[in-house]
Amino acid sequence: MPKKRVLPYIILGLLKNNGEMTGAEITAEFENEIGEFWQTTHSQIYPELKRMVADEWVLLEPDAVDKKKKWYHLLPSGQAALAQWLATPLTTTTDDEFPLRLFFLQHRDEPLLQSLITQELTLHRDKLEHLNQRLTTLFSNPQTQIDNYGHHLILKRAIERETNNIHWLESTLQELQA
Amino acid sequence: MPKKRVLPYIILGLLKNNGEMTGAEITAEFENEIGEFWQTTHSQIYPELKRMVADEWVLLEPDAVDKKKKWYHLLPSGQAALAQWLATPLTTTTDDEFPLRLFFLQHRDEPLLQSLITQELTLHRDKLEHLNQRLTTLFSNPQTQIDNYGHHLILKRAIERETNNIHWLESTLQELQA
DNA sequence: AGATACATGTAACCTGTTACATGATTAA
DNA sequence: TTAATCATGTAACAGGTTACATGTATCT
Repeated sequence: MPKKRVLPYIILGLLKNNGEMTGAEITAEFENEIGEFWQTTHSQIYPELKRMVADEWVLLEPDAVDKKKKWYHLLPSGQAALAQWLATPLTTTTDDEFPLRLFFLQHRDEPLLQSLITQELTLHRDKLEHLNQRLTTLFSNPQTQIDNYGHHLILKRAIERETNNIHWLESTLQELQA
Repeated sequence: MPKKRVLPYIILGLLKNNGEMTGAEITAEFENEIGEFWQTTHSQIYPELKRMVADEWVLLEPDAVDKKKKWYHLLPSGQAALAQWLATPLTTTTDDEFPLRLFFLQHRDEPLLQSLITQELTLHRDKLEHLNQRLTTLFSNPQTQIDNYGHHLILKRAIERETNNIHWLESTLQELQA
């Protein structure tokens, strides 16, 4: 699966939330909040910021007193890019984008919130169905379960995980609509 | 996090389970069983097999009739390498190795099975504790929950996921010891 | 003034993906 | 006997990690 670039959007999201930030501040975020579901280092962030300046997604403004600091501000086209990313439909191959996107939806009344969860719900329902199908395909014969004990375990685990996931998404969605 | 190389061990595991295989057969496995939790293509597999031949982990034997087919057999040092990999302690940074290793433990009475699950259990208990700590650190103030709705959601989700995971691991372990 | 830490930047490397390419076998 | 497919192999590329490097500010 071709890993989609999300780093620029994370940076955009951070800038939106915080107004203005330096590269070091952005880097620090990946050791705190965001670090839970996405990792990177300054070696990626600085070149990325450079690109984003070139694309006019962000504005660079040197610090007035500290010559080594550089402040980055969100520009309108950057804001637009972020909005577009958040509105892009989720696909199975972008599993780990879900928590990231949620992270940048700060308020309960964000219109995208409900649609995001609905999309994720569909994906996981499909996955669960697929897993159940594999279970019957591979392990309807009880002897196979014994001869491939580990494999059977993982499959059962995956099914339970998806079930739990779906349950949570459903109740969250319900709570959201209340 | 530096991604650990696991492809050679997957290949070793496949060869152990199936006796002898061609590169194409190995490739095919990544579209079926193994594809559920690990992806790759022939472009990685063929060079890897070459390396493994050089390391004397596997033996190459051309097909007697079909000149384009090449059969690979497990050699003792390959078997040893596989055993060593399976015995290596799990770490937090090797999350997705757990299902892979389970996959190659074919029988309920594999001595490594119980220790593997115990290790995974410890890791997830630690993670759950960490997540709970973050929850209190970040969201003890109710207003923060409202101002960072998405973030709060993910964190709650992660906690539920880990709780479910731990529960499954515990009951599996119990079933195993019965 | 010298040492340490801060903020930024770049280079080398490693892994995995996509695309390209070739000889052997099978099908039309 | 040409076309399509199979089995293997390599090259080009993209992403991210580690390591290296430089100027600035702070601390003692």
